[in-house]
Amino acid sequence: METSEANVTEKKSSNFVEEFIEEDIAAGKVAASPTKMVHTRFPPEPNGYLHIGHAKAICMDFGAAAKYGGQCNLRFDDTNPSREDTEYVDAIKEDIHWLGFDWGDRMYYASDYFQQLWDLAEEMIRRGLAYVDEQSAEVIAEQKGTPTQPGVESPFRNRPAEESLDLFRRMNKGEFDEGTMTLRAKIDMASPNMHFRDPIMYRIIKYPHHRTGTKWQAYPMYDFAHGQSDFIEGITHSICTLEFEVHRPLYEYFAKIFAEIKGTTYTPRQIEFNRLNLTHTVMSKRYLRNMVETGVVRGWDDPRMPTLCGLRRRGYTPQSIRDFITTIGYTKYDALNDIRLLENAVRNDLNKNATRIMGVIDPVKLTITNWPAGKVEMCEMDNNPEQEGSGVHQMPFSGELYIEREDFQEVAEKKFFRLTIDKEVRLKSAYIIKCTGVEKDAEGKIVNILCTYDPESKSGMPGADRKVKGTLHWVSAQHAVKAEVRLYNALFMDEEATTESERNPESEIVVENAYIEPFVKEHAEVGNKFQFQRLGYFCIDKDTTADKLVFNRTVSLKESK
RNA sequence: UGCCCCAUGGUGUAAUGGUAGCACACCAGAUUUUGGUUCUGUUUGACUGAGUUCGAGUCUCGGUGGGGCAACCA
Repeated sequence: METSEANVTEKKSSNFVEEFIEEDIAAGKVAASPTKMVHTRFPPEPNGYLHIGHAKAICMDFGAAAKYGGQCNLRFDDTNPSREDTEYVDAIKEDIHWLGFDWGDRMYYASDYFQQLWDLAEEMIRRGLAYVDEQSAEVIAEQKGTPTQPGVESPFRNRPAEESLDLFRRMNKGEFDEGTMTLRAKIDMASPNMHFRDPIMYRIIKYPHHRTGTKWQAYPMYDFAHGQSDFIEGITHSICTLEFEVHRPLYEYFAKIFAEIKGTTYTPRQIEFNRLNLTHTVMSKRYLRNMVETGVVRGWDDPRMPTLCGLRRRGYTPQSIRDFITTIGYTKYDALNDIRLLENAVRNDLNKNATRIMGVIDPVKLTITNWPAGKVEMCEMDNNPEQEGSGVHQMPFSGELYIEREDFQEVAEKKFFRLTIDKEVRLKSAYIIKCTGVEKDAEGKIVNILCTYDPESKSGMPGADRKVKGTLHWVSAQHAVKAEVRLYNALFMDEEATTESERNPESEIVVENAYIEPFVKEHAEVGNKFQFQRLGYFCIDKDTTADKLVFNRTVSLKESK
C-alpha cells in the first residue's frame, strides 16, 4: 500500500471558509471553545465508499485544522442502523489515510453519544420544547404544508410533558411499532423554513445497530445528532456542503438549547461550501452502488469509479488529488468542474515521478532485414528525463520488433511524422531505420514491416545526430512480456452527466495482447506506475498474477496531432 | 407564488473600494531522441438596470438567470 504525506501546512490562498475561521480566532471564540483550538470533524456515514467529493471535504476538514494548528476528528455518523454497516468503516479509514490525513486517537461514532443525546431530548421534553407525536408519516407530511403554505399543528403538540416522557421511553423499549410514533421538536409549523416545522428528532427503528445492538430502538435524526455530536466533541467549525445551508438555523437553534442546558456560551459553527461536481461523472452513492451490484463495473474500486479506491486502482496519486482539490477551490457557487483539471493534476505528478518504459499496445511486427541473425544488443534508456538521478535501464534490441500499428502508414497523410515506405524514423534509444516494404496477409492486413537499420546511428553515436521525421517506441519481439492492458475513458457520454445519462460503451477497452519491455518484470508490484512512452501513464492492476501482467491506463499523454 | 444561497474569459478560481490576475482548455511559435515535458506569445471575461463614491468586480436597491428547502435519509 502506498502512502504519502499531505503537506498540509503549505500556503494556499485563503477561501471564505478559512476567512470565517480567522474571524472566529480573532474574536476569541476559538480560545473560548472546549479544546481551545480550531477543531473540525469529518463525518462520513458508514454506508458506502468515499468518492472524490468526499476528498474535497476531507481536504477542507483536515486541512483547515492543520493550517490553524488545530485538530480534526473522524466521526462516523451512524444514526440509522437500517442502512449502515461496519463493512465500510475500514475502507473509509484506509482511504483517508491514503489521501494523506490522520485523526490521531480521535475516532468516534455518533452512536457513542446516544445516551447524552437521549438525556438532552428528555430535558427538552421537560422544558416543553419537544413532544411525542402518534401520527403516521403520511399525516405528518400532510400537516407539514408546502414551501408556500404554512403547516398545521399536530393534535398531540400540547400534550403534557409527563405523557411525552413516558411514551418516549416506551418507544425505546420496543412497545410500539416502527412508524407509529416520533419525538418532535415544538418550534413553528408556520415557519418559512420547512426545517422549523416541528422537525422529527427521534424515530423508532427495530433493526439492530452495528455497534449498540438492540440497546436502542429509538434513534436520533440527523438534525438532532450531528450538531449535538459537534457540541459534545467541542467542534468549533462544522464544515459541510451547501445542501445543509437551510439546516443551519435549526443547527443553531438546537445548539443554543444545548448550551443553555449545559450552562455554557460555546456553540459550534456550521459553514457550508459547494460540493464537487465533475464533468462526465456521477457522484450519487446510490447510483454507484447500483453499478457495483448489477456488475456494470468491476466493483467499488473499478478504475472508472470516482471512488477514492477506484481512483487509486486507476493510478491516481494522493498528491494529484490534493492538487486538484486545491485548484478547484471552495466557494458557494454550484460549479461543474472539468475532469481535465483532474487529469492534468495526475499528469503533472506522474510526469515528474513515473518511470519511463516502452510498451506496444496494438503491435505489428517489424523485421530489420540487415540485422545480423540472432544478434541481441542492449540499449540504454533514461528512467525519467524529468528527474535528475533517476538513472537508466537496459533494453534488448534485436532483428524482430513490435511497433505500434498506428505508427506506420503505407501512404502517409500530411503531417504524419512516423514510419512510412522509403522514409527514415528513429527507434527511441536505438537505431534509425528505413522502411523498405511490407508483407500482407490474404486480407491485405499488414503482418510485417520490412526495414533496414543504419549501424552508425545508434543513440550516443555521432551517426545518430541526424534529423529524422519522428521517433517511435518499440519492443524486441523475443524479449517482450505479454500483458493485458485496460484502457479507460469517461464513464458517461454527457458532459453534465446524471443518473439518466448514457454510459460510454468504450469506458473500458481491454487489450489482451500488448507487449511490454522486459524491464517491467522486476517492477511488477501492484500499484506501480509507469509512463509508456508516447502513450500515457499506466499502473499495475491488482488482477496481475504470476503469469499475467495487467495494466490500467490512468490517463493518456496529451496529444497535439 | 414563500424562505435561503449563488452569478468574474469556454471551465474553475483570485482580488477585501484603487492597473481584472492564475490554472485548465484553445490557438500560434521555439526547443525536444516521447506529436510528452519545458519556454514564448495570441484570443477570450464582470448577468442586467439604477444608485452611493473622486473611483465599484467589490457597497445598496430592483430585475434576470441558476441552485437548494416540503425523507420517520445524511
